[in-house]
Order: sequence, then C-alpha cells, then structure tokens
Amino acid sequence: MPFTVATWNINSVRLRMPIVQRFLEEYRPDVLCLQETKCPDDQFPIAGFRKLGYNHIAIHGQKGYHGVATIARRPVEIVEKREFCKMGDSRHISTTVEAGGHRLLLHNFYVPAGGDEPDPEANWKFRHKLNFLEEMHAVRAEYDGHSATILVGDLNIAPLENDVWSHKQMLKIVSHTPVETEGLESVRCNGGWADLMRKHVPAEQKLYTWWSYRARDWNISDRGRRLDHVWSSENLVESLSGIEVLRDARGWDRPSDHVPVIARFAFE
DNA sequence: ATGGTAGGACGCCTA
Repeated sequence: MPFTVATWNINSVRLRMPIVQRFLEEYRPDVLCLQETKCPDDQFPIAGFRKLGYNHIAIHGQKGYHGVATIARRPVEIVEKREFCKMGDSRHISTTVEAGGHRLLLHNFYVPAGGDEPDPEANWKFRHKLNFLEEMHAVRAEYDGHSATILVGDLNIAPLENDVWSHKQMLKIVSHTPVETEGLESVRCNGGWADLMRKHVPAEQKLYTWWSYRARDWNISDRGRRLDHVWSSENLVESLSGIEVLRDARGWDRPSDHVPVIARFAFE
C-alpha cells in the first residue's frame, strides 16, 4: 500500500491557493503539511481544499504570522497543538493517521527563523530559536509493531555541508551556524529520528528546498538551502520508497520561497 | 560591505 506525505512552507496559504491547487492536482499526496499559513483559523480556505478531495484539515493558525496546517484525503485526528517557549506562537500541530496498517503520529513544525545576528545575547530571536530546539528534544520518534512517528516541516536549519550552496561562506549565517546545525542534529539523533531525505539523497550531493526571494535569478545563482525536512522513526526507513524535492515549484507563478518535499512509503 | 524581494496589515515587522 502506497502512502505519501508532503511538507511545504507556503508563505500565506490564502495567497498561494492557485499553486497549492496545482500541486495537489498533479501530485495527490495523501497528506500535505503546510507551514507559514499566515491565516487565522476562521479564515482558512477550507472550501478550496474540500473541492480537491482534501476533506480532513487540522489547523493551528494565528493572525499575520506563522501557522501550520495538516491537510489530508483520509481522516486525521488532532493530538496536540504544542506551545514552545511560552510564546503563544502557532508553530506545531500533531495528528494521527492510518496508513498501511500503521497508526502514524505526524508532527508538523515551523521552527523560528532566528533573525539575522547569530548571537543569542544580542538577538532575542536567535536565543528563541536555540531555546525552541532545546524544547524539541522532548519530541521523540516513538514506535512499536503497529505504530510509527513522522516529523516534517520548515526547521529553518540546513544541518549538513551540502545542505547549503557554500558551507564555508554560510558558517556565520543564521540557519547554518555550528550551534544550530549541532543543535538540530542533537534533537534528531537523541530523539531517535532518521533523516529520510538523506536516506534517499547521499550527503555528498547538494540538496536544497529553499531559495531566497532576493536573488536576481534564484535558478542561475542557485544559492539554496535545505531548510525543510522529513524525519521518521527507524521502523519506517525500510518502507521509504522515495523522496521528491519539487525544485520546479520555485519557478511557478507567484511562488513560495520554499518548495514541496514529498516522501513516499510502500507498506506491505 | 551591502542590498536585494515578499507577505500581512497599513507604517513596520518578519522572513
């Protein structure tokens, strides 16, 4: 039985509905996890998703900033909308969904970007990002014979050398500083998570999911970063059948600066 | 060394 889950930082779900529709019609993932929806829950474009066959929607939004949503063609149950750092930000929602005889727990995350200055003393946003990572250690890859856990989202950190266009030039740039990359790897390894994108694409190969809006030509300069991630508990690794990073979506009409990442599973 | 673009909400913050 195939099962697909996609993650996409959409940078305003209302503004992006045309390309979200294109994506869902062309790729038909079972579940789509969105981040940066920038939309209060009572204004979420539920009807647009229903028309496309996505009748099950779990939202944790707020006005203006942040916001996550998990959208599915099969029932999802909300488990938790967790608050981090006592900030009141909408940056997480977890749900359960059935797939291939497994009960999947699915965490959808939007980790703080952290501002420009990578100094926790001088920049409270960077301090908040590091504190958020500390709290993320509590989210672990639980599993047993008939359940598993998946964590997706915009984690706003590119942990490996080939997750950025220039490791050397990025070492003091927020998203690739050692304190962040080591912090994220600590969350992942201590939590028992497998990095599914890097199970499929070797660490020696460049892999990006985000390209700045500020480049003259994002495609030619290609100064990307892998900020979006798909992790799972170890018992799902053998069921992973593929990872697709939709680089083309960066060139769609009125694009997000992030592209969708799709993980495909083949359950027996 | 700097500035470049985009979104939400309406002058300015965030990414």
